[in-house]
Amino acid sequence: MSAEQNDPAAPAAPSDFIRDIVAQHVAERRYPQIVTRFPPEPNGYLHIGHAKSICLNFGIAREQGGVCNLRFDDTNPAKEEIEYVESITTDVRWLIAGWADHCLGFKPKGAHPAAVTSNGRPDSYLAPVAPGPDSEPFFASDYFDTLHAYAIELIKRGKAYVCDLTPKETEDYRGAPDKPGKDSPFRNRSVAENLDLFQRMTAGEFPDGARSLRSKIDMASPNMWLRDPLLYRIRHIPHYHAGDKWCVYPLYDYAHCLSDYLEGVSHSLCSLEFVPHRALYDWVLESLDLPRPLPHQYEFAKLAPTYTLLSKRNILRLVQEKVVTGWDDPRLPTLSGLRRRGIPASALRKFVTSVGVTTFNSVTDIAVFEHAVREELNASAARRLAVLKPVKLVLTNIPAGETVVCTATNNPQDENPTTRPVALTREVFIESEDFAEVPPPKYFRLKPGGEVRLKYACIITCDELVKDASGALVEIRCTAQLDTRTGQPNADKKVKGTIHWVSASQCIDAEVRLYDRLFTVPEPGAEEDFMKVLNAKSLEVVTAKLESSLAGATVADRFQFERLGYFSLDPKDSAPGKLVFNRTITLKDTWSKAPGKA
RNA sequence: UGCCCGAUGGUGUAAUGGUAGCACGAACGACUCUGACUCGUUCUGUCUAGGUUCGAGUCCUAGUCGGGCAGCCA
Repeated sequence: MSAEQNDPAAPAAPSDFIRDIVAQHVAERRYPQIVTRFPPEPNGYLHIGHAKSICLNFGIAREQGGVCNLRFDDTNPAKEEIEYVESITTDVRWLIAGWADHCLGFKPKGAHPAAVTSNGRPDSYLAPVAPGPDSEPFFASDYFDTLHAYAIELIKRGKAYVCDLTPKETEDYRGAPDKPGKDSPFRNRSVAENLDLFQRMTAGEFPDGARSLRSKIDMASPNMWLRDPLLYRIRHIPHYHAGDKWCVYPLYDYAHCLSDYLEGVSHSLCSLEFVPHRALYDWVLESLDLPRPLPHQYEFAKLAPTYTLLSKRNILRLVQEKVVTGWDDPRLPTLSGLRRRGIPASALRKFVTSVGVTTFNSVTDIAVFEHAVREELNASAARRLAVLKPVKLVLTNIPAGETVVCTATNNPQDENPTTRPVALTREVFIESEDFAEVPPPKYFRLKPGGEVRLKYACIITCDELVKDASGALVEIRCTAQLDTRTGQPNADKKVKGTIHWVSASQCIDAEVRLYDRLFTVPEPGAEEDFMKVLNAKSLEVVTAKLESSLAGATVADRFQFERLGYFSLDPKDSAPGKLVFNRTITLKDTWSKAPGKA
């Protein structure tokens, strides 16, 4: 039992098949410590799918008093860039902040594991440390020396050989899923020759693709990944992190399991497409005869929310073709986009945890995500009055220049809600949607001759409409029933509708960006071309009228604009004196879906 | 025509041989100075066929359907 489970105030720890396995291993004391890892390749931005993996790995570390290493799986110098390690580190730290920071495994800056000992743990077996000025994330590329030494050990054991087949020939020799492959003609080279050739590969004697280091397993295996998969390839390009020391680079299947081992990882969690690789993961570790306990790989299904596209390739296309403004566009499911949009990390965590961990490829209704966001924000966001699409309303019985001070509640969900003053004046703005000259059935809002309450102020009666020459509405003239204000004799008078408003003379302007889903179909990825199902109205920009207290808003603030939704300042485009708000999400709206509504 | 994995309401997930439950969603209703929140009611499910068993969502067999595997990507 973890401390968390003993704390009645903590939410019940989720359980799933992986956590069950981990719990069993903890009970058996199979590992000295539970160590997981989150191993992105720094070749793109993190998205909500990664959030599931992050929360699973850090969640387990957290529940078991272990650690989760952030490790960059950077074994392919052609694709990786420093820019991505920075964004990924930022995103991870944001997502786990206040929840699992204490589990984040970094390593001492510059630390590398020592060269292999043939049957023992490396001398500097890496123990994670807390993030700080003298620490940094883990990098698979820091293990290149060690990995290279292990490769030599594999050659000595007769389990790896240098192959001269071209990439095309290698493919042909591999056979097909239903056809066995053929042994490479270079498969039976002597250990001495393999050692010599591998040394010369490493020294840069051969061009890219001329030779490779291959495992010697079984070219007839029904598992394609066991048909002598490559361990090393030649690439004469520098590495963003390892520099220009190398021209041979290890492949994922070889590097990953050993990186896990070197870091003392106990449970290596990945997605379902790696199931066929598991046998290879084990083969490498066992072929080296490394001391137990060895890390093991477990696979789970990726997250696939409706109305969103998750693959890096597809998101890249949206960025390149300028459908969105960048990787951090608030409409994108990237962590940087979601953060910019105002989604709280806690809501994201709640969502990715609530979908569970299974081996079934499921599709998750985006409504589950939206529900998690609303639930979080409903509890924490300060309420404010804002009018997105204003129409002028004149309260004819309030003299110009007079201010009626009203009291508004900041958050009715608080145990002891605080209040703030808001100014009611002769001229106010109301939402154009809140007035209908010809109302649909069951319309509770303002209509000619009707009554409605101005939230926190008073009930008003609609007396008269003023239109311009073209017939367009210019202003609505009403009478304020001032004795229906809070504290006044008729405060308890009931009307069916309550609408939001702001004083026309005491409000501020702001740009407000209204986001909607990017696609019009639930599974854009299943479409022949997702560009054809783009939602043309995924972004609408309006100049809104806000209550003046919003002038002091900061990027960290989360607001509910009453009856509209949750909003926060755009961290990128807002500046002092220039407010730009993003709509994080609308309020749930059962009215707009009402049948019979015009 | 090979191998591996999977299948529980519209969606996601739980039940570890013993009452199919929870959440999202939807519908209706109550409440309401947010058509929000909250509360109440309702809705829909074990892929098929055999077998084992007192008893099967769970175990076995076969089938159906879906996913994955032939990068010198991760």
